[in-house]
Amino acid sequence: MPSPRPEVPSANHTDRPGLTRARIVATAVDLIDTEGVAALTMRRLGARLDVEAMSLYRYVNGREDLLEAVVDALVDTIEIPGPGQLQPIDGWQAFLQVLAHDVRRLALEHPAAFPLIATRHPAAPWLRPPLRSLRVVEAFLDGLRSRGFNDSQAVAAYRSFTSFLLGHLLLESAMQGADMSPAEEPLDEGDADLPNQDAELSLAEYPTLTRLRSALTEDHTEDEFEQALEHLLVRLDLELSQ
Amino acid sequence: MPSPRPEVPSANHTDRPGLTRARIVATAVDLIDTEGVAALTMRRLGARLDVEAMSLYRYVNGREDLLEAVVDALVDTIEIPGPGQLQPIDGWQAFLQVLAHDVRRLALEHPAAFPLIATRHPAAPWLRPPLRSLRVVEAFLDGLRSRGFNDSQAVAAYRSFTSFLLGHLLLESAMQGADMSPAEEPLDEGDADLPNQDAELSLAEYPTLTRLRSALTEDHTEDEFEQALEHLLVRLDLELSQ
DNA sequence: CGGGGCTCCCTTACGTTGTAAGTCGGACTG
DNA sequence: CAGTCCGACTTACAACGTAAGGGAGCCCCG
Repeated sequence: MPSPRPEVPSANHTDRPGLTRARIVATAVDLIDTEGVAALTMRRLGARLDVEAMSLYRYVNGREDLLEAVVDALVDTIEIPGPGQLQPIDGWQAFLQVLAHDVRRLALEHPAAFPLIATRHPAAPWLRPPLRSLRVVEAFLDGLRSRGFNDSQAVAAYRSFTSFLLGHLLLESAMQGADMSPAEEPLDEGDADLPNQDAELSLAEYPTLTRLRSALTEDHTEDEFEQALEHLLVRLDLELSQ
Repeated sequence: MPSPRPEVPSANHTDRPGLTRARIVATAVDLIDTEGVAALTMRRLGARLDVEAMSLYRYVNGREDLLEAVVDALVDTIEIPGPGQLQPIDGWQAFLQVLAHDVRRLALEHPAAFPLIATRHPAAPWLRPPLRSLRVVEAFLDGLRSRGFNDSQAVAAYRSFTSFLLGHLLLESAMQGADMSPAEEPLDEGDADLPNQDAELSLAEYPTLTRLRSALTEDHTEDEFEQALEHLLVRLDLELSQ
């Protein structure tokens, strides 16, 4: 039987750093961040690592597994507020505030990858994006439990919190990488004889929309996030005290 | 120059219904609903329509355009509450309640397609999923305006409402089609000598998780939706009156 | 010291995908 | 009846994911 994977291949005989699952995943994240998910191809990823596509299969169980690993790696960067970040006085509100902002950081640092985190089916049905790792959920529940929540309150908070994060951050990350993803060239006008319905023209039939267009374009995502988070905390507080 | 597309090809000389953009899109929706987005292939879609894949390109500008059309078609099924569905007495709260439930219907009727609605970049940056059509947004804003909202209140409500819907419905639709999507065969155990980390085993290090596992598995999505919606309405009411 | 076995990567190959380009029969228009 | 054009088919190609096997270097054990 094979030994359980040496885990330390010592020094590689060549100059290249040597492939690792971690290195592959990290490069994949980079590729997604810079060129979008569609550009994440086994061959292209191999090229970035100076390696043939097939070599990746020694460390990764196919493309699906790679995407899963990418999601897991990103979710694992979420830091659960420990005693270091929080004053002992601070309660669960501060705990959730800090956590929410760290997940937001994740979403804004990787806007192209966040849809992946949001939509890939987690391993267990009760793992809800974007808090979809055993470690994070355990720490979340423990964090609330140790700050006064009972079991069912903690579970309910997990559900509300994930819904909140998902809705806000998915929209925010979509705005972030709005034009990055298609990566299309300017598309030089083409034939001008067919009047392709431009955004401007089709707006004509929607007076309210035209009037509020500039208001709709304004970006208040940060304020909205803070406000909605604040309201969620208030709401949880209400449910706590009844 | 070509006439601007007859739009009515009259009777087709063959027995087949004849291709139409609408028919293509409808079949694509069906295919996604039954076999998942990954199964939506130009060739497979063509096969369902008894047509070669390339024939679709007369009506559809490639796969991306098809997906866009699918999303648009689904979003267009959203009904904005009109005078028919609402008593004249009912205010904006009833308006939003009815609308929210109709979007929820859409999500639950097409769980496999909802991630598409949620994550594809809308045409305009201020169109937010899942309310991402000019018609729907116009009606939304008008609906609130005619029920007492001023411009900026209506816009703010649009943002809160979309975030709320997106977070809740994406999670709910993911639960809905949890095992439908992969569509994998039972995967007959394979070699038993390597102990692949089962969900059970890896849970060992997470005591809180194991304890709350059954609570986490329970499905309260409907109650949560209603409650969160109720709270959103309360929150909007607060912002209205200040 | 030498050979067997390993780890790690490469090579080749196959089926499937999206789609560019050209073909061609029938039906309508003049 | 000739011309035009619509609407599907045919062919073709590059890029994709991945199955299968090969071979170079290193290590361990005799």
